[in-house]
Amino acid sequence: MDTILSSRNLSRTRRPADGRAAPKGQQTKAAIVDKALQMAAQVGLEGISIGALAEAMGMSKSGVFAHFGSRDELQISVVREYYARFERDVFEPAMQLPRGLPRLRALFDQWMRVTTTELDSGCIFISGAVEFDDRPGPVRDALAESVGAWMEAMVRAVAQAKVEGHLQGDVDERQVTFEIHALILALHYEARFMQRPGTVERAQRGFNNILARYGAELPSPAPAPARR
Amino acid sequence: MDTILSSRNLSRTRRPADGRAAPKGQQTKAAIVDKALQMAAQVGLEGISIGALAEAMGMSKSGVFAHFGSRDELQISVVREYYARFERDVFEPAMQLPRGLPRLRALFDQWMRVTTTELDSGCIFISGAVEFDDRPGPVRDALAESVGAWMEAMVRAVAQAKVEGHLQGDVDERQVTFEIHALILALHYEARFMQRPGTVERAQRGFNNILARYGAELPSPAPAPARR
DNA sequence: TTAAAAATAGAACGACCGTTCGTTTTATTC
DNA sequence: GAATAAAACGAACGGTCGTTCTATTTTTAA
Repeated sequence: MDTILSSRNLSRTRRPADGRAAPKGQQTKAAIVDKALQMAAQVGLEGISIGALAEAMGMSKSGVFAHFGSRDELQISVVREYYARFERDVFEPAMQLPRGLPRLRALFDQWMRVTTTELDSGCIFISGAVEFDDRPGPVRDALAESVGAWMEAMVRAVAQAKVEGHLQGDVDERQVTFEIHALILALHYEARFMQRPGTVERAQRGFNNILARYGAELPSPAPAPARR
Repeated sequence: MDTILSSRNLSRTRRPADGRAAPKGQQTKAAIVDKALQMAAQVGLEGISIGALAEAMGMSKSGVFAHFGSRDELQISVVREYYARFERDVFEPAMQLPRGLPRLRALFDQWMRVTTTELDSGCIFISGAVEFDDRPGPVRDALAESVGAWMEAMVRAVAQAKVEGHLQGDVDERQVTFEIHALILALHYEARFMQRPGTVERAQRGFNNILARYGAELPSPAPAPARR
């Protein structure tokens, strides 16, 4: 279980371990968010219910509730936690690699991995977008902010690949990001809903096709006029 | 109002107008499904509630309920109706055009139009996939069946474009369909959730890029399938 | 016009929802 | 260990959900 949704390092949320241990309240709060994230990955953000969450935690509804003050705040906590793990499991590892294509490819691979971890776990950036696309409010705002930040990171990675000479100099990095995002969404749709096997390979081929189209000229049979 | 979700020709569902008019029950049932479809387009299939639907119809909950016998059956009716309109508004018009690229492009354009009609109306094939990807049952089955049928139609259209010599002879039509579907999903995501303007053009350019990659290399005076 | 059939209304059900509140149990601090 | 603060409980609230039942109205067919 090394998915983005796996447990581990729960005791964060505040107090990064100065002298003493984290207060009890923040520990259990982190544990609640962790469990809520697991649930949300299966039934969506809107599918989370405080009652079910309390039962799963072995505590009372009001006990869970008190940590957040409202359901909105609980959902927002889940979104932020998901983003933090996304950053940790997708973004940061890729930053260890050299700029340009190696890093971009790693970002895509990790993103795919997070989106389809074998059986469980849907991506709440995807399910949340559908659940909240017609429902304004603080949860939607938190979601859009997280997604936006991640998309900007992708745009930067594509722009760097251009600077490194791995992509054609005149490509629109937002267009490339759009097409990469599209592949992730299709992967999520076909693997998770349609349950079609071999979808990861489909997405991988799609990524290669984007490179074949936008990449600086390669030894391959140039299908498109990669001029330069 | 010429969206796929517009009203019109309600009085279908049975009895295609032989001698006498459709029985009252089937008329109102069709009207209920129509209203439910409108609701589902905004709040999703799972967002439909019989109470709210009854109020919108100006009738009692039990009166609405009696037409379906269960909420599942109501949702299934909505899915089938959506598919019927999809067929009528996307598929059939495109069939009037010549096989190959013209037809394929029309399918894509109509599909885009249906997915993003200005303000309202999300695609329930997309929202439904997220809502039911982890929830087995008859509604999911109906949804998967409809989506599957539509996807097969797209695969056939791509295969025809190959036969017509508009696409390279060795392309995998399912791969091309996957990538086209991906663009639609990204369009839905960015236009509807992120509310980004100019997304239709993004998807259109993505489509052109697919053609640039998979299209048959054309004789010098290219009829320009992908001109920007 | 009348009798049978279909459609709708209305009230009630058990279940679950998020939330509030007063109490009691735990942690923390001196 | 006592005083204080934080955390968790348990019951209850008003609400909505899908569904069931019986009664009433409306449509249909003879």
